[in-house]
Amino acid sequence: MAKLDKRDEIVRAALELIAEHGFHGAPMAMIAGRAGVGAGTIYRYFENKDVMITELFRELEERSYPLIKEGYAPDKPHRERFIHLNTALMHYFIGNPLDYRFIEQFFNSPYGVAHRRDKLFGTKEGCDVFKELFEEGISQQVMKDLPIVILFDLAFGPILGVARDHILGFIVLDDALIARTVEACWDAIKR
Amino acid sequence: MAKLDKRDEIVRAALELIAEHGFHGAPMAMIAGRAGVGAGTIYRYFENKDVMITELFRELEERSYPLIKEGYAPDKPHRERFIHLNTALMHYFIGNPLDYRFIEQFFNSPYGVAHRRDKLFGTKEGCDVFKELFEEGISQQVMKDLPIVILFDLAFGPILGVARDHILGFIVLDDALIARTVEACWDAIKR
DNA sequence: TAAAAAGGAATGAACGTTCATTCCGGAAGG
DNA sequence: CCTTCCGGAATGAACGTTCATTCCTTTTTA
Repeated sequence: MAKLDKRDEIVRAALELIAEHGFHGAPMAMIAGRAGVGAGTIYRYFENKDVMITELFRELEERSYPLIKEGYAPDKPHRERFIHLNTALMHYFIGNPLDYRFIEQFFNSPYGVAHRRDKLFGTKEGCDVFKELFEEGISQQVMKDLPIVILFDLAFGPILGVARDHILGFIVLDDALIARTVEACWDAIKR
Repeated sequence: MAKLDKRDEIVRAALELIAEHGFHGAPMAMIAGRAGVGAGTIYRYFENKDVMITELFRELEERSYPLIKEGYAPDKPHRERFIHLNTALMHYFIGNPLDYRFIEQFFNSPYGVAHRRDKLFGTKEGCDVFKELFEEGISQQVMKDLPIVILFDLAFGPILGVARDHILGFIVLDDALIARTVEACWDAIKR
C-alpha cells in the first residue's frame, strides 16, 4: 500500500466510525483496525486525535464547497440563488450521509463552537457565498432585516434537521419534498 | 441533609456539570463532589449513569411543559397559538441556559434519537400540544401540507439555533428580536 | 442496638499515546 | 548478479491515565 493510500484509508475509516458511533465511540485502535493499519501508524500522519478530527473536517469542507457552488449564478435573483444553494446543500447531505453525520457531530462539540465563532467574527475573509448573499439580501430589502446569525439559523437549522430525519429514516425525501422544504426556508427569511 | 435534598443536590450537580462539559466531561466522581456527596451515594438513587441522564431529562421535560403551556388558549387562532408556544419555548431556553445546554446534549446523542423516534412514532399518546396544533393547522389548510416532522424542523430548528447563539454570546436577544424570530418561523410553516 | 444510608478507597475496563522492535525497498560492496 | 547493509515507515504491546462501578467501613437513624 502506498503512503497516500494509507493516509486515505485512515481518513476513510475515521469518517465512517465517527459518523456511526460518535467521537467517543470511535477509539483510535478501532479506527486503525478498520483502516487495516497499526495503531501507531495513525500518529505518523496526525499529531493526535484532536488534530485528526479537525483535519478531517477541513477536508470535508473543501470537498463539499465546490459541489454546493456548482452552477451557482451570482447574477440571478436572491431567491433563486438561495434556493440553489440550499437545495444543493440538502442534496449533498442526503447523498453523503456519512459526511452529514460527521459534520453534525463536529458542530455539536467544542470543535464546532470554536469553528462557528471563527466563521462569524473571524477576521479571516473566507469566500463565504452564504454570508455575502444574506448581507446583500438585507441591504436590498429582499430579506428580513435580522442579524446574520439569525438568518443562518432560519435558513440552515431546518435543513440540518430534515436531512437528519431523512438519514435516520423518519421521513423519505424526494425532490418535490426537498423543493418544498427549501421554499419554506425562503419564506422564513424573505421580507 | 434529608434524603430528598441529597437526591436534588445530585440532580442539580449533574445538570450543571453536564450542561457545562458534556456527558463525557462530567465524571460521576465530579458530580458527586459538586453535590457534596460520596461517589457511591449516587448509586443509591440511580442504577447507573445512563439511567441518571435519562431520568434527568424526564424531570426537565416535566418541569418545562407547564411553563410553556402557561397561558395557552386552545381556542385562539393557529397563528397566535403557535407564536405563544414558540415564544414561551424561547424564553424558557434563554431563561434556563443550563436546561437548554443539557437538552441540546441529550438530543444530539443516542438517547435523543431514541426519544425522538418514540415521540414521532410511539404509541404512547402524550399530551403533545405541538403535534395537535400542527395536525389541526394542516387539516384546516392554515399551514403547509408537509409531513409533521418537517414542520417540527421548520418551527424548532431555528429556535434551538438562535437560543444557542444567544447563550454562547454570538447575539444578544431582546423581546423584539425574539418576536421577529418567532414570526419568521411562522412564515416558514404558514400556507 | 439493629438496620439503613453514606462515604470514598479500591477495582477493573477502556482509552489515547508512546516506543522498542520489525519490516522492506533500495543503495553499496564484492 | 548476488549479498549485505541501511534508514525510514510501520507495528502493536505496554504504559499511564481516566472513568464508572463496587465493596466494605463508618455514620446516622429509628
